[in-house]
Amino acid sequence: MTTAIARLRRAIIVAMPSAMPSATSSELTIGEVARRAGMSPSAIRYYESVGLVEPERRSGGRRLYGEIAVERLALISFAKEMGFSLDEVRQLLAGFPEETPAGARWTALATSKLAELEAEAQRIEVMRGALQRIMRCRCVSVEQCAHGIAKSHCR
Amino acid sequence: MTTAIARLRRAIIVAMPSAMPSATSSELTIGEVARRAGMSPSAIRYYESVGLVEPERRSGGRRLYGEIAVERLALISFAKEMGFSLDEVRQLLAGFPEETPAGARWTALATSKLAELEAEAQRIEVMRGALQRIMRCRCVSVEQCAHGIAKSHCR
DNA sequence: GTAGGACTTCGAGTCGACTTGAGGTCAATG
DNA sequence: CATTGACCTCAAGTCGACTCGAAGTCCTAC
Repeated sequence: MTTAIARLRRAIIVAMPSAMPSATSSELTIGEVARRAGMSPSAIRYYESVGLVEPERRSGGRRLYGEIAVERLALISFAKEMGFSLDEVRQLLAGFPEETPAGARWTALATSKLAELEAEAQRIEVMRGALQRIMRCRCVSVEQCAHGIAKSHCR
Repeated sequence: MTTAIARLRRAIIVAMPSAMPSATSSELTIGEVARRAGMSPSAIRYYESVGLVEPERRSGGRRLYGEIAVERLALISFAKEMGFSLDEVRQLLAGFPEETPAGARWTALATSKLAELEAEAQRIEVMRGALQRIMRCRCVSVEQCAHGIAKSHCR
């Protein structure tokens, strides 16, 4: 994940005492960040309210973000695509000892998520089977069918 | 679905002018019906409020049900197990011309439900793949990982 | 200096399928 | 006749992830 050079660059940025507030490359408004991350400003404010992101600083009440916020939001939507809840994303971000590598965090969360998906997939298979069976129902009325279901699950 | 004899028996019951209110086999309280159908009384009241079931009659305010209600409730939970919403169950029960046979009703609803399940199953496969890939992440920090994801979806 | 647009906060609304709670009623039993 | 337990109605709460609306603030451009 990320080249050695990118990692180095990142380490430098992280190491910066987050100083030089106005000079730090680009400062983005919430609207701009939202556009880049492909979500709405209100969603970002919501994520902030549940402790997932924070603006770097504020100016006249307005939130101002750096690139890091955009990346974190990308992480959040990526995690959501994989089926993680915001609670689980918070786990990922802040639920481990500081030094825990990302891979270990992902593994911990993904393992139980994979189990959930497996269960869900099985449930889908069961539903599929039941749907295909019920389509061959020969009852003349739903009441009759209900009777059959009550007695023997309609076969 | 249901033997010819059962069908006949059913036809006779259905044909009964729903008279003889107290003599009609068993009259069940909501608690009794709930127990038999494996759901809570409040759920049954809720189903009534959305037009899915009705008591045969009332006595001193109390709802009294017949066997048919138990069967209808069994139908409802069966449909729910197959992934149908209460709205779809209502479709099944009342969204077709009276004479539409049960099989045709099920087929109409199940067809689109199967498509939904197919889509859901595919989504699960995608998620599974992504989860397995992210578990092999080598980033030392989540910030680094976020950077990778933002740039290239972390590989 | 004023219009417009993007931002701010806060509370409430949304969806589905119920559950929970308050306050009251009914029937059977001791 | 009092208690108990099951029932009644109606409104509100639950869960998650937001969105929406109102009322107000801030910056930029003309």
